[in-house]
Amino acid sequence: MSLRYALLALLAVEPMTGYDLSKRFQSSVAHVWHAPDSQIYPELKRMEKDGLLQGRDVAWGSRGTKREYHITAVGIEDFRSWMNETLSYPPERDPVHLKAAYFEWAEPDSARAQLLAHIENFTARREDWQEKVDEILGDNNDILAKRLAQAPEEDRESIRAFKKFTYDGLIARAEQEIAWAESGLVLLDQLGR
Amino acid sequence: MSLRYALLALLAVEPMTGYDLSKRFQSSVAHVWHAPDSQIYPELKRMEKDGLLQGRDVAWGSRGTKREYHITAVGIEDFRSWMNETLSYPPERDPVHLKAAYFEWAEPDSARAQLLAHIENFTARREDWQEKVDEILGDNNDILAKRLAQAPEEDRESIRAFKKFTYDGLIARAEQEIAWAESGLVLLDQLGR
DNA sequence: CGGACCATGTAAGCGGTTACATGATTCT
DNA sequence: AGAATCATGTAACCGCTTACATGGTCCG
Repeated sequence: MSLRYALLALLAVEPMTGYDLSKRFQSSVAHVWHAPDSQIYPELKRMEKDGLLQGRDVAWGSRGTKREYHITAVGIEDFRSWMNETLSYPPERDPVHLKAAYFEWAEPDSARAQLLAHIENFTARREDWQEKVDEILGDNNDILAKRLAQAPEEDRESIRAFKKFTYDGLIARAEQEIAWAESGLVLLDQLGR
Repeated sequence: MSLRYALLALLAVEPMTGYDLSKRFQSSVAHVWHAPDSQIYPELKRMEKDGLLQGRDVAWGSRGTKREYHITAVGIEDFRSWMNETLSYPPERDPVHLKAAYFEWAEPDSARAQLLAHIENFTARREDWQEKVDEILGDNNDILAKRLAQAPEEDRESIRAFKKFTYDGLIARAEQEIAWAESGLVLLDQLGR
């Protein structure tokens, strides 16, 4: 269900077509919630059917049309109420740690390669998230700018602060994962593997 | 697919019935990979069909029977080869951070409650994982003891070390999440919300 | 005219969740 | 006799993945 709310968060700022939304999505919310086109388009249709959005066909070139989605009052209310709900935490399911617990079954070189892949993955993400933080601080994020422009003055600081808070958390998590994998590499050496 | 390998990890130690497995599962692997009974039983059947396991009916009481699963050579090989593969990392999808990025939409009290729930969740998990570490260090884990008894002397240190490494990583992650949520509570105060 | 990009999906399949269902055994 | 626990599932559903499909527009 989170996809729905990720989309509402964007459409709360301005109306967009599925394509626009999909592009914006990739460069913003996707850093915390990934979704491919093939999931976005059908979800928009469902959201319209559920009354959260109102779609309207817009001319595109001479013969083409595209559908522009506007958030409705019901959509705003739904989003707000989701934002006030407390999420339930799903049970643990972590393939990386599952494997790590049985590393004695792996070839030492393979275990090393897996830890390096872990480091690589979180290094890339950390950079990604760091870029988002830089965008927030440096004011070069398009959607955020629009959102800030619309918001009452007294909310602007909070809006920025929450985004930074979010990405800082992800960065800290990435750093923790990197440190963990590095300690794993040290451990492999210590064990003479 | 991880469920399959989580089950193989247990069945590599000793043959078990679905019920035994399910109980053991809850008290061991489930701390890194949760699975309910309704998923375990059908998966065992599929694994037998795929030749990873061999099942055999065992008498239980006067009229009942239960099915005991033994890992096959194919099963061992499959597990080993999974252990040597490098996992692909799925794209980010984190509902908690998604919500945090839009916290200005939530009631301050609700945002606080959500951060507290985050802290509560990871506090409980940390305790859980700490217990596992204590079991490993204190030698009061049944399956681990069996696994150690079977393993050649020179592997025993590694087996313990990898398990500790795994749970230490999860504990560190939990602590990071708690610290993050606490900084969120401070932020809410600072913003006067 | 061709290539990049705009625009929007469908279909099959998979792993996991939730709720439900049934009956035997063992213990007190 | 009744409760706890042993034993094993099925069915419906849901969100997501992967692969495939189609056609229009804009620019050089």
